[in-house]
Amino acid sequence: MAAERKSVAAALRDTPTPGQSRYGWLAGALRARILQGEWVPGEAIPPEAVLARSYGVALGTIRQALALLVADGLLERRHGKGTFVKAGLGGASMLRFFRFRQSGELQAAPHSRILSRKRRLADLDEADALGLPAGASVLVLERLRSIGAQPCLLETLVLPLPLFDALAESDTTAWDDLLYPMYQRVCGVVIHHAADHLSFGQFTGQQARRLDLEKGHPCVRVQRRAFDLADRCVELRSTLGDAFAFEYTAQVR
Amino acid sequence: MAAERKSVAAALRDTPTPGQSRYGWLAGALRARILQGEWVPGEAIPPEAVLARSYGVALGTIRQALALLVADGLLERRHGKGTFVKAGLGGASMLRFFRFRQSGELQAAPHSRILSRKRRLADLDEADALGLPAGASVLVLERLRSIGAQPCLLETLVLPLPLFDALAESDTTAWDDLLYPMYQRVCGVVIHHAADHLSFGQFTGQQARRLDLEKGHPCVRVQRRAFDLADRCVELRSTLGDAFAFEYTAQVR
DNA sequence: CAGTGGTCTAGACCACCGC
DNA sequence: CGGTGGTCTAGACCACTGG
Repeated sequence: MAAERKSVAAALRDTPTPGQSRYGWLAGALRARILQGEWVPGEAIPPEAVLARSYGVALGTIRQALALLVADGLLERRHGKGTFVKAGLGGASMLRFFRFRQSGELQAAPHSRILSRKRRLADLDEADALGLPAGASVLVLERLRSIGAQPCLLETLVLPLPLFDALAESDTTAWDDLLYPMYQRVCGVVIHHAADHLSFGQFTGQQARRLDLEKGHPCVRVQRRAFDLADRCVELRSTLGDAFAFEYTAQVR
Repeated sequence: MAAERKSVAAALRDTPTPGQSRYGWLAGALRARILQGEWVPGEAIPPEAVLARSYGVALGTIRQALALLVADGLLERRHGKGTFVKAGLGGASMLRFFRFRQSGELQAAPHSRILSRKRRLADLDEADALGLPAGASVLVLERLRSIGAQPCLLETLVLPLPLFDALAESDTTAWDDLLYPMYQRVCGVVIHHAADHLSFGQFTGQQARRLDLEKGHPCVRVQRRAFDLADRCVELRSTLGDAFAFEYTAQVR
C-alpha cells in the first residue's frame, strides 16, 4: 500500500504539511474523501483545475497527487472524460490458477452453487485476520464452482457478520456467479485487492466426492484474504482444486 | 514491456517525432543508448540538466522520459547522486516458491552443485523459445540446490551457445551459487526479467533419488524463461521441488 | 463546441550526497 | 560547498470526449 497512507482523521486535518511533500499530503486528503464515500465507485471526482484551485495549489502538484492514487488503484483517469473512482475487483480471478480443459463441447460458462450457509463464532485465527473482537460472529459459506457439468473448485468463505448481514438470509440460489460485484451491490463492500497463498495437499474423502475425485488425490489450496478500499480484510476464502489442473504464471520483476 | 519499445535503429533516428509524445520518443532514444552499452549497468547516465540541454528539451520532459525507464526497471534514481543503469536480477528467486524448514540447526546457507554439463542441438521448442535458428547448439546443465545438507531443488538449464561459450569449459566447481551475476560477469549477459510457469506432477525414480524422496512423490515444476535487457530470451530453466514444501503468495491487483 | 486530461515550458527553491 | 535529483509554480497549447 502507498507509503503516504495515514488514518482518515490524520489525513483530513487541513493544516498543510509537516515534513511531507505537498502532493503526498494532497493524495492522503483525497484518499480520505474517497474512503468516506464522498464519491461512489464509478463516479468522477472534480476536474484537476477545480481541485487545484480549491486546494490553492498548481496543476502539476494536483496531478502528482492523482498519479499516486492511480498507481494505488484507487482512481482511474480517462482522457477527455475525467478522473473516476475505481470499481473493485471484477473477474473470476480464482480460475486463473487452473486450466480446466473442456473435452468435446465448446468451453461452457463457469457457474457456482452454494452448498451450505451458516453463522458461527469466529475462531481466533479468523478473528485476527478479519480484525474482529474475540467472539464475533461470521457467515460461513461452502460453494461449488463448475464448468459445464464438471465440478472443479470447492470453496469455503468466511465473512464478518455485521457487515454481510444482507447475505445471511437472501435466497442463495438467486446469487450471482461472481461474488465481488454482489458484495458491492448488496452490502456496499468494494473489494480493492487481495493476497492469494498457494500450497499443495491431498483431498479428504468428503472433499474428493464433491469434485468426482478419489480420496487422497493431489490438491491445490488457494487461501485468499480480500481487502476493501480502506485496506480492511473483509473476506477469507479457501479454494481447493485438482493439482493436476494447476497452472500459473508469475512475472519476475 | 513498455509500449514505446521500438527497434534500436528506429529509436536512434534523430528526426524528432511522428505522432508520439516527445518524452516517449526520448525514452526510446535513451533505452537504445543503454542497450547499446553506452553506459554499463551500475553506471550513472548524465544528469537531467545535461540531457535536457543536449536534447533541447525542458527539464520536466526529460524527467517524464526517465520515469518511463525507471518504471520499466531499466534505470534507478538516487536522490543527490544520479540516475543509474540498473544491474540485473540478483537474488535466489527460485527459493521464493518453497519453504524448506530447517529442523534443528540455524538456517544454513543454500548452495548449488552442477551435476552435469553437455552441448547438444536445440530441439524445436527450445530453438523457438530462445529465438535460435533450427539446428543451433545449446549448453545444457543439471544442477542440484541444497540447504545445509538437505538437497531440495533439481534444475535443468538450457543456454544458447554462441552467447554462453565462456561457461562451456570453465571449472564448474568454482561457479557461483547465483548464476545471474555470473552470467553478467563472465558472459556480459544481464538478466532483466523472467516469467515463471508453475505446474504440478510427480517425480520419476531418478529425480526422486537426487532429492531423497520416493518415486511418484508430488512435485512442483517451475519453468522459467529469462530475458536480457533487449528482451531476448537467453535462458530456459526447469526447476523441480517437493510439492509439500511449496508455498507461494500472489498479490491480486 | 466547451470541458476534460495530456504534454511541455522555463524557471524557482528544497533536500540529499559526498568532498 | 557544488552537484544531484525532488518539489512546485503559472502558465501555454494539444488531443480526446460528448453534446
